[in-house]
Amino acid sequence: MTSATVPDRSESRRSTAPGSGASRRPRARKGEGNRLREEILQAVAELLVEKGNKDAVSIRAVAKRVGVSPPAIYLHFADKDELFYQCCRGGFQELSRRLEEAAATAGTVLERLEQMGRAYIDYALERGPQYQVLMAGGETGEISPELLEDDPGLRAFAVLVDTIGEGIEAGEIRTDHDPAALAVAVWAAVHGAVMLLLSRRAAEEATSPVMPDLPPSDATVEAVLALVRSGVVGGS
Amino acid sequence: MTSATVPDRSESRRSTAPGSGASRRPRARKGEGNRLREEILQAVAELLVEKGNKDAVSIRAVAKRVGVSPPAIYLHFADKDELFYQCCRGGFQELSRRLEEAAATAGTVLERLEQMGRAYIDYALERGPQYQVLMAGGETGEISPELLEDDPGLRAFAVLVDTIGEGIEAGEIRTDHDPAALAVAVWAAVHGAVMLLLSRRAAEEATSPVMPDLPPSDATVEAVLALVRSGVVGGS
DNA sequence: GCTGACAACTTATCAGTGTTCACTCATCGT
DNA sequence: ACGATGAGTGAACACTGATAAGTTGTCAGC
Repeated sequence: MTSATVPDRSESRRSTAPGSGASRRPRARKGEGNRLREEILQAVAELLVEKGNKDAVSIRAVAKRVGVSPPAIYLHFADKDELFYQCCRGGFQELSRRLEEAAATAGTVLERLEQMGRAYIDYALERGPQYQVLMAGGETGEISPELLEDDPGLRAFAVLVDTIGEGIEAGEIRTDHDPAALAVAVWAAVHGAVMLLLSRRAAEEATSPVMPDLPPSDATVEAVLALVRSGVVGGS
Repeated sequence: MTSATVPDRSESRRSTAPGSGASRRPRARKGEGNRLREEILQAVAELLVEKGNKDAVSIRAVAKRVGVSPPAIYLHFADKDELFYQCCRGGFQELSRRLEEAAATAGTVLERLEQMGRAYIDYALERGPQYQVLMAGGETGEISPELLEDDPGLRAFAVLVDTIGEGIEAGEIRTDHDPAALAVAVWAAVHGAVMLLLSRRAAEEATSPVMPDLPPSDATVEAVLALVRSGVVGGS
């Protein structure tokens, strides 16, 4: 091959992917190798939303959308796990920001906690697939430690612990549990709600009546927040 | 491969799996085809525990362990999803049983709820990978509806809703939320705790310090149960 | 303008995956 | 003894993530 192909830039290099994918992307200039990196992350984010599942997004599909060959991706990311982690991590800095913002509002500690809970749930439901990738169990364990060192999720968790500690000092929150343990409990409740709601959404999109008799999302969210609110106060 | 190896029939009746796997399983008698089905499910359960992750267990590995060729599995299960679902579903009937048992003990509704919560968490942590497979988001949505109709998880959820309704009638539980919504909230809290603890365990097994400053599992479990206990009572 | 070095890729390929089709073989009722 | 049938096998397909080696465009220095 490459036999008689005159390097006619103007039109011989038409769509490498006729159907849907992008045509061949022009090569980056010498210092601008990192631009491809950003385009890859963008494509991953799009495909993740479209397919809804990390495993349904192949490296090849990403490469095709960007208009590049699959190995080019490995010039910027060590493997698929790191690629997806980086993609979702970027989005999660926004969540961390929103949580810190909610934690810094005026009002009682309980009110601030509720704001944080709402912000968390809203954001996680908004970016469902990304959220699931970042929280996806053991797979996160494969990421190199220095990447996780400044994980936005951990920063956000620290804010939660601090807020709860503040509430304990202010006498708004029960004192029979460690602030960190209470923070994990709160996180677990909110996280669990998000996971269940995302599961349900996925099931509905598959037109399969998996969870038949559940209340609507809003009622679930309100119930979880009410549970947390009363739960952190204690004094049954 | 493609090394043009002569198919040496002369001693071809050697063990197909020399290293670790089982050797070739003797063929079942004519009416006993279902015995293979049970052996497959057993092998899947074992491999799931060993590998810790559904995606790390291949059909070929299952077949090798059973001592059978990969296509034989498709005589008993439609695809990989159904195979794993059936495997985990079997284990989950035990959970459902334990929950119903806990719901039927003597004591106040709150005490019974706590027993149920403990039984749920214990069981989920005991069979971590199975639990995750069954709860694994959108993938469950691909299972045929009639399978899910008598999902043990749904039966268990109904028990939870009933118990909470009972508590509302007895005046032990807050009345400002729907019993089903409250049940989802309780479920979410416990489910979230399990997921976080399983994530942490997986991270530790990978010798990667993912979640550095978290309290130990016991404290987390107690905090979540306390949160739920106070949370369902309400009256902050 | 030329040239060599190097960044930015591509082509070809590997090993492994879920899954299917066509086929064999042992067992059973007759 | 024999044909039907249940219980499986072998080879192959269309994918996947990943790698090694080659190519090509671009830039600095002469």
